[in-house]
Amino acid sequence: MEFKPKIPRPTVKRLSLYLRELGAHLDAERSTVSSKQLGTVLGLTDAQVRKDLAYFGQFGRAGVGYSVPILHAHLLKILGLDRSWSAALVGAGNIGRALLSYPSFEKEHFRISAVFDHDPRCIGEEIEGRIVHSIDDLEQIVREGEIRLGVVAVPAESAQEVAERLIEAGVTGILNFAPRRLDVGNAVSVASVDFTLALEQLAFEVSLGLTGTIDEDV
Amino acid sequence: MEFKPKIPRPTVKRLSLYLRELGAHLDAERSTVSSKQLGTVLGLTDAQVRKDLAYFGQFGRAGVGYSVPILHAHLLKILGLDRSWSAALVGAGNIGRALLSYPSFEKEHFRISAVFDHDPRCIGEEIEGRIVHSIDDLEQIVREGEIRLGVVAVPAESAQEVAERLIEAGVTGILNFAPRRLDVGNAVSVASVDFTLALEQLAFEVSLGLTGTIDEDV
DNA sequence: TCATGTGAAAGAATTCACAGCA
DNA sequence: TGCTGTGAATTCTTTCACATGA
Repeated sequence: MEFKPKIPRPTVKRLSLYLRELGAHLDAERSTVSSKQLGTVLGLTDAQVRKDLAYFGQFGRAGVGYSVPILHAHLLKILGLDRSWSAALVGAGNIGRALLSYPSFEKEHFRISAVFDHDPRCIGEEIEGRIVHSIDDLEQIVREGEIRLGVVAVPAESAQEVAERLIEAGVTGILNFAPRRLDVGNAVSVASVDFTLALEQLAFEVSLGLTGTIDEDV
Repeated sequence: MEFKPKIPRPTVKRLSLYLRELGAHLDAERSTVSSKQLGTVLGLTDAQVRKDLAYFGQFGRAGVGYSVPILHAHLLKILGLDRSWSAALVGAGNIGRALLSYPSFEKEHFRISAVFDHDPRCIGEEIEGRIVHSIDDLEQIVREGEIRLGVVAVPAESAQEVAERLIEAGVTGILNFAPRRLDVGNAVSVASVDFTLALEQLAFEVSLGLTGTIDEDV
């Protein structure tokens, strides 16, 4: 059994940032990087970087820093990205289509392996190499494909129902683009992407005339 | 001069949620709502809701709750949504197009009033009623239109440069869809929407087998 | 000297719990 | 009784500062 020192939510979010930055260092063939360097480019303190990484082990060498390839590999492992994830996309509207052609998906170990929509006009259509299936076939295809992630890109009104069907079919993680909270059991994780929320944060800050960077609330 | 009791970042994010929920109550013509009710539907405690609202004044009535229309109007004001915001969209790719047809934008007091792209193939094209301008005209159009918000929907490589040009043209708030940090002066606010970050959070949670809801950290 | 890892301290945010009002 | 507003207590995060190692 593994030791699980419960990781702070903010730390997990930063791990993705570290991974991304490490990727750039890897491409540039730099061999080591310090917490100071990582912190500077990401807008964090060096102590923060060290503390975050230390939750998962001792990856660094005093006086030297962290080995870029080693830390990169560790982060991939920690984030569960040392495998490929299949996802089912529900909703072939504009957001769905944008996701299908979003370049970093494939690169980042995610693959949308099935697309569903409710509108007969787009069922059967081919988008970016995938056929759009009827939502009636959701349960069967998700279950047979053993798909574990679902992407909800439907209007707010149908989001909860779609989430329930995905979960029923075996999905344990949902990426939600609908502007509402999904009520799911506690065996399922939800990450939400909400444009309007982000815009409103911006409106608040700008009208206050205050400053700073807001981070998208995953 | 107004008293500014510096609002916690998480509180501001929840204000948008309250506003959205209040909107639903308004449509349903309910006259009052309690912190308990708001909390339940949004997955928060009642104390949290009260504390958040109390930063801005005393809107409720003991024993009764909050007046839906009054609280709704206050939240609009607080978030700076009692006016209409013009935004300049840079990048007419898939994400840009999805935004242009995203229904809640107009509804939520935001208007994309100019679209720019760098690719000659789509300059001059009309999308959802807006002509795509050459990015060469960015400064002039943004400045003349007195546009205060910018939406960066270009690849990561060009995001920083686009941000700088928007700021130079007078923008003070940027909604960033590129997967990288934008380095801006402290007179400018940035809110980021990062799909891959959200997906990675999900991968982490699902592979840990743990549970819970992640909020898109704006 | 440079940089990690980590206890201790400080700072934020949340939750508790209750006085007070309708 | 039902519900707000708010100090106090608690819990969660970040920052500090330093011992240790290369």
